[in-house]
Formats: sequence, C-alpha cells, structure tokens
Amino acid sequence: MKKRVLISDIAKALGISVTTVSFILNDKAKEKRISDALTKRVLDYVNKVGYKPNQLAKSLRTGQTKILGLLVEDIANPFFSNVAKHIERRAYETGYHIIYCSMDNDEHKAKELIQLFMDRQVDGFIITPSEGLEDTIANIKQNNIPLVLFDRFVPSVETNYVVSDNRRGSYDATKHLLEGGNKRIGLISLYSNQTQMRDRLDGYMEAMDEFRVQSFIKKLNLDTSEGESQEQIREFVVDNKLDAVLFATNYLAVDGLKALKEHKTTLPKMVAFDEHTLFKLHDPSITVVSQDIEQLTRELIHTLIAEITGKLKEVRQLTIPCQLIIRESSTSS
Amino acid sequence: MKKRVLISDIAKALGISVTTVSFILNDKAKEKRISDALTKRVLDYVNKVGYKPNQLAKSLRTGQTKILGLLVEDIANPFFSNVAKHIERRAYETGYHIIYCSMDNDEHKAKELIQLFMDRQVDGFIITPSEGLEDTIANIKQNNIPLVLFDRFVPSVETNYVVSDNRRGSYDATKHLLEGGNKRIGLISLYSNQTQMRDRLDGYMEAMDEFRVQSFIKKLNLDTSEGESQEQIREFVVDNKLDAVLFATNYLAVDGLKALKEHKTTLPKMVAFDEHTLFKLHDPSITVVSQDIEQLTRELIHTLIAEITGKLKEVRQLTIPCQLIIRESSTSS
DNA sequence: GCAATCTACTAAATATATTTAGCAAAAAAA
DNA sequence: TTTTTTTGCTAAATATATTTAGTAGATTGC
Repeated sequence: MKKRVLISDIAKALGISVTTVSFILNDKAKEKRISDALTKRVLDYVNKVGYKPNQLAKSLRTGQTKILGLLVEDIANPFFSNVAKHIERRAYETGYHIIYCSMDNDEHKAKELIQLFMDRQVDGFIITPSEGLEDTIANIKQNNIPLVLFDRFVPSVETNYVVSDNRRGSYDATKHLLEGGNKRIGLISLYSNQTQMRDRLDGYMEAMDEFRVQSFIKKLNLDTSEGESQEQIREFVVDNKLDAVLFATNYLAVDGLKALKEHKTTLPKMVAFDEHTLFKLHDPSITVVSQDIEQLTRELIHTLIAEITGKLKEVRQLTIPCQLIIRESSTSS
Repeated sequence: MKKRVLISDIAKALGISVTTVSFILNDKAKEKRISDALTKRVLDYVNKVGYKPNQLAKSLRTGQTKILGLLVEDIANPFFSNVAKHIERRAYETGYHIIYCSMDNDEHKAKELIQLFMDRQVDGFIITPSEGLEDTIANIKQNNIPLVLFDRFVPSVETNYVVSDNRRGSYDATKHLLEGGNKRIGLISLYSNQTQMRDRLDGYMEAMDEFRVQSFIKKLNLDTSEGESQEQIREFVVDNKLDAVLFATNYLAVDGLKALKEHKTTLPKMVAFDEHTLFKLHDPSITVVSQDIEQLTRELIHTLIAEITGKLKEVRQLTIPCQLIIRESSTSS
C-alpha cells in the first residue's frame, strides 16, 4: 500500500512552491503567468506519479463538492429508477456525482436526509417533494442552496421545478376514453395534496365536465397495503359498473391489473400514468400517458447546473408535455 | 442567510477551548474526564444554536466519509433498482450514504468512476464487476479499501462477495422443465465470462446431462440492439422447435416475450432469471428463478460494514440460495 | 512535607488542499 | 538613468474540524 502523493510532495520534488503547483493544476497557469516550461514540467511530473488531489480538502477549501443530492419517492419505482439513470449519466458528463435516497413518503426520514445532505454540503438538490416538506424546501431556499423540484412542486414556495403537464396528459387520456364511447369512466388516485395528483384529477374532471358525464373518483391512502388496495380497486370498478378507468400512477395501475386478474373480472378499458415494461407486454397492452424522461431530466440537470454556476437569473418553472400512447387496453373491444 | 456556526464559535461563546467542545461532541467526555456540568452546558448550547459539524472537515481529518460507492450494471434494471433501494435503506440505518452510478457495461466508464470514487475517499465499494475490471478490483484491494462484490465475482482476485447460487437456481429450473416432460429445452444467455452467466450455464448443462438430453444454447452479444436480439431469439426458438426456454437474465426474458408476442409464435414453456412485475402479471404468468434480495443486501451491507470497522477477520464469500417460483409459463398446457 | 497521581482542561499540530497578498528580477517607459 | 510595469513565482492565511501531547492545580500516598 503505497502512500498517497500530496501536492506538497510534488512541490518539494520539483523544488517549487505548493502555490505554483496548485495554480497549474487548476488551469490558472496562464492567468497567473507561470512559464510554459515550468507548467509542462509540473504536468509531466504529476502525470508520472499519478497524483490525484484529495477531493475532501479541495471541497473544504472551495465549498464545492460536485455532489448533487437526489431524493425521490421510491428508487425502486421504474419511473424513478429510469429518471435516476438519466440524471446520473447527465451529471457524470458535467462532472457531478449523485448521492441518493428514497423517502418512502416518510416525512421524518425526508427531513432528516435533507439535513444530512446539507451537512454534507451537496452543491444542489433534486427533490420530489412529499407532503409536509414545505418548511424544509423553504429552508433550502433560504440557505441559498441550488434546488430543482421534480415531478411535483410546492406552490407555497417559489422554486425552480420541472414537471410534466399532468393536467393536459390526464385530460387527453380521459377525452380519449370518452371519444371511444365509454360512459362510466373512473379515476383511481391517492389521498394526496401533491400537485401532480391534483393536476391529474383536474384534467380528468375537465374532460368529464366537457362531455357532461358523471365522474367516479376513488382515492386510496398512501399507506394502503397492496392487498387492501387491490380489493378497493376491484370493488370500485365492479360496484360502479365502470366501462373504463384512468389510473393516476403506474403502481396503482399494476395493483389494478393484479386485482382484476385475480378476480377474473372482465377488464374494463384502461389508461395508466407513466410507462412500464409491463404495460407494453401485457395482454391487452396498456395505453399510457407517458412522461418524457429524456426531456425532463435534460431540463432538470440544465436548470440545476445553471443555478449552481450562477447563470440562472430567475426562477425556472417548466412544464413538459406528456404523450398519450394508445394501445389495446383503451381501444380493442 | 445566517452564517454557519463553527466549533470555534461555540468555544468562544462558552469561554472554553475548541478541543473540549470537540471531545464532548464526539462522546469522549467521560474518557477525557470533562466534568458533567461542562458537558451539559456545551450540549445545551450546541442544541440551542443548532450546530452541525462540517462533514468535509471531519472527513478530511478522520479519513472517514461515511459514504459507500455503489456501482451497478444498470440502475434502471428492476433487479438492480430494487437492490439499490434495499442497500440505501440499510446503509442509512447504519449511518452511511450511497453514491451510485450505472456502468452500462462500459469498461472505460467503470474504471474512471471507480477512480473518481476512490479520489472522493468513499469508505467502501459495492460493485457488480463487468468484464475487464480484474485489475481495477485488484487495485482497490491493494489500496486496502473495503470492498464487496455482488451478483458476480472475479475469480482471479480474492475478495469478499455475496452472490446467488446461480448454478443451483439454473439447475432447478432446468430440471423442473425436464420433469414437466419437455424434451427440447434451450438456454438463452450472453457472450460473457461473468461468473453468474457461467454458473447459470453450468446449472443448465448439469440438469440436461443428467437427463441425457441434447442441449440448445444461444448466446447474444451484450451490445445487441433490442430489435436484433428479439429476432435472434425468435429464430433460435423456432428453428430448433424448442419446447421450453430458460432465459439467463430478466431483460433477455422481456426481449423474448416481446419477440414471441410480435410474431404471434406460440409461446414455448419458459423460465426467467430474476423477478419482475411483468412476470407476475403476464398472461401466462412467468415462472422465475428469484434471487433473495432481502438476504443478499443484508449480507452485503453487513460484510462491508464489518470490513470497514475492522471486524472482518477473513475474506467472506457467500452464496445465497435462489428460489424457483413456479407459475403458469412452465406448467399449464 | 514532598513526590506521585489524578482531574479538568487546552495549545498546537494535523488532515490537504486553494487563494490572497506580495516580492524580486527583468523589461519597458519616462 | 530612474521610474513604472510586467513577469514569474511564493509565504502565509484559510477552509473546519480531530487528536496528540502537555499543563496547572488538586488530591493522595508515605
């Protein structure tokens, strides 16, 4: 186990000062008028001994960690794990790394983790805010830590955010079902004040009202067990004799499919939010409102890096269109 | 934006030395014989002003970052995202955090990332080693950085690892298909020297040989496009008139399902490796060799933390049993 | 009564970089 | 020639903790 080379070792070996080496390594040779000859000599030596600066010391001094904190609802949800993959790749290309966690809709854990990440001096936050986090989000803002909310936002605090056009996506999906001749169309959603849920409800309502049709809405608790939620979904669909159902999240749709599969109920027409491998391959394949993960993550990282580097002059609030991908579940008889 | 409180601010405010405050904050008050009265006074004050030590300074001094580096093949693969979720939760409970990345079977990226994480002084590594990483893994070992390999290992380097019993899982699955009366059973795998792939092949072979039956093996390139691999899978199944297929990974099975679905081929009997929401809900539901993520991640974190804290006296190499979950795809006619 | 031990702390060194302020020599301007 | 500017580099301060070695005074031992 060979000892780590320090910047002072390099300075000593070449008979020059630590300052000079530091300038050269941080691309300030020109600016600080270090001669080309010396610059080359240092660079060659650094290369030869394979010197890598201690990032902790560097971060301590500069205040920049080049680490971003990612807090998502659930990293095992394919939507979020896909997002995580894209974010990580884009961050890597920009020289940043990602430290992450799942918040599991646990307010206490979420708060603790945000505090822990702040103590670790992350350069910025990407957060899908769960309920009860208004104060914490406001606190991040007050501390001037770059932040972009994602998937949903907190109306009471003015922050950057990048979300999908959930209202429009939901409206399009509902309208699609209505135009298919379905009369009794239900929405299965969650007891949640989060903006994406509210918007999905709004879009559904708008389309239903436009067609002057009665709405059927079922909300589940966030902490409902899988079995329980399946039972409730089945009841809701059967009791109301629904022709079609719009599921407000991918896992609700998965629960719905399980429920309907197990009980041999004839499948109503359906549309789900978010893409999922299952939805493409299911028989019948499932129509979905698909969020544009490419664009969402591109804007997300772009906005965050812009704020970190001070290039962002004003709050950036983006709404990205969704795409309705029509498959068998909403069309075939 | 209020200024950060430093340990020196506390010392000054209370008229005592920084050393004393540090001892108290690091639970060394008793050991260093700081009086109870003073200890309480400091703790109360720290609490009042909400002091949080700068983790960078702390890490720089102690050499401990409390950060683990997680390098997986692909965080968007549901198997790995599930693993990531469990690992993160267990790490959090132990006071550690996770910095992650996907290696995407890119040897160059993998090496660069491992180096970057080493420069960031992660306390330990969790790696699913892709090919060509032998030297890098050996290097981590040489530098005495705690390390646990996962899902597969590198035979040429003696390291800790936690993997599933792939040979046995594959053997059981194949035997199950053989006992179901299937004669022509194919294995669809990858051109890969990784241990998990080799073991899955071995298990298949062992069962086939035991029954004195001809084997059919198709290997795909890692970088085969989705369309191309679907075509190859279809050809392999059709040309060989296979009764049943064992897929060596979940995404191969997904590709297989897509291929067979699109070409309206009658589905052969099949078993897939790894669990997937799709497999439970597909019609017919898919029999799988399921890895025990709970136990795998528990042992993983336990081993890594043990090595970090110096409690691990010798290399720890664990093989966790898989479970064959029999569903419709391998049984119903 | 004096040495030895214990109590309750603290000054200074350390971890490893970056950055500010400044100096001596050389070159240019007056 | 003297003054000013530029060139090329460096000493010391800084970022914020932890840890080692030690000290002054109180207590104990003989």
